[in-house]
Amino acid sequence: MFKKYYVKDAFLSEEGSEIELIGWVRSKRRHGRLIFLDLRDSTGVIQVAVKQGVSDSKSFENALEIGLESAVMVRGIIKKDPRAHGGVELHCNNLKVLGPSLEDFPIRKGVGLKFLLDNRHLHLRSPKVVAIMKIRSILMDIARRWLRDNGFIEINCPTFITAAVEGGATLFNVEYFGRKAYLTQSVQFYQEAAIYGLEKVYSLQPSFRAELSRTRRHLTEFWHLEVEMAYAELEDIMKIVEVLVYTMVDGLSREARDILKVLGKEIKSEMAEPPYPRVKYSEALQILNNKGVQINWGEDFGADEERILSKEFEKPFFVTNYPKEAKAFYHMLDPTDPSVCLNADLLAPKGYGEIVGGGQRIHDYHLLVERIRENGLNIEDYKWYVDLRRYGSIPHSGFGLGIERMLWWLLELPHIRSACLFPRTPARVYP
RNA sequence: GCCGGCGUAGCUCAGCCUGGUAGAGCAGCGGGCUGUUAACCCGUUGGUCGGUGGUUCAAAUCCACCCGCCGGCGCCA
Repeated sequence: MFKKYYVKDAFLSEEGSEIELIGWVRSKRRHGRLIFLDLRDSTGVIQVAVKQGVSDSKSFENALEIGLESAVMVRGIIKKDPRAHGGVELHCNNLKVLGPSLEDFPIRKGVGLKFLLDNRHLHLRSPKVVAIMKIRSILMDIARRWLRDNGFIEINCPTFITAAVEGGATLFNVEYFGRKAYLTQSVQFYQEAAIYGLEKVYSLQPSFRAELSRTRRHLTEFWHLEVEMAYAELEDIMKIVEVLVYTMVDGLSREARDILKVLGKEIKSEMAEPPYPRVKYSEALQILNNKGVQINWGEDFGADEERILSKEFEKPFFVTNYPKEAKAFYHMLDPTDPSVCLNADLLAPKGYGEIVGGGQRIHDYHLLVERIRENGLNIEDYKWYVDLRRYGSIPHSGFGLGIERMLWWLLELPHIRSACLFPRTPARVYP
């Protein structure tokens, strides 16, 4: 069974030409001896008119009996008709049922959120979900292309690990042949090892967080684009983030224009055009204090603070130089002010919050050991990581970007799980 | 983990405050319709009211505990 025409081809066909489409019946409207079918495939939806007397009697009977989401093959004539959505419809001569729906299709207009998530395996047929997944694919492709074109090597790192990156208790425990293992929450440490062979690396793979975060911007499993670069200092990595994020947004604005229409969205490259505003933690604190927010130096910004801050900007913006107490042990300290890190978070505007986190890493052996101790962590847990600083250690920097966070922001999705085919949240591991 | 909301027909919800043993729309089923777009019109089926215990002559309704889901916080991408 070779599929010669897709729905999108049908819209481009000459009026009067005969074509054969294969797809699924999205909806059906009966008018006695006239039946309208909306035929869906991966490229779009077209109205099919099945008229008694025009199509053969067996085909009309088939159209009468099939349930929604049945797979059918329809042969007919392309007609322009302003009454059909898109201005084109297929006048059916012959309709064959390839795979009938055995029961009524559960997804209908008006069903609720929980029902859709419980039936995600069926819901993903909807044109909107399809559009988001196509955009997601393009977004990842653009990022990979840019990184490859700029000399970065894609590496794949393990998912099973033995020690936390952050030192927190946010990892999923896994039984590993009688030993304790965890699911990775970042491949950063492995990338830091890899730069000594490959210098510029990136990974695009899932990260796992065992936090019971019940918010519209958290997943327990998300796709993490991580980049690590030898010799790079904070300034260098911020430039990379700026160009990469802009490239991704600009690429979508051009490559996904038609698909975005399905969602009623438009992405303009100007919304992410560099340079991005840069705010030091202490400056951000000043802005917040001026707005009447009670927050002391040293405290991390909460979601409320981030939201207030992000309303000050139209474009993504960096917040840098956090107090070392608010960040993980591996962050390089600012030589001009050792109370703060050489770190940079990129926050999306309009309250969408953090989409990138990164900065310069400690490359000095003694300083790293000291920082691990200061954080009350066990040096044994970070043995091989510390070992990297023993042999030809050099300054290096990196960052992580949340793919779903970025889609959530760019598509203004109501919840980050809409950016996933099968989202994983604290309450959901099925389907 | 903390705070708030919700759980009633296959689906979406009303009823709960003010206790008297359950209702609408959609879907389904039967019939009609040659221009619909969530088609429409007529008829019709469908429920251990999340669970357990308590108060009461009587509980979907009041009380307690538990479970599930949704959102906010903390945490982060």
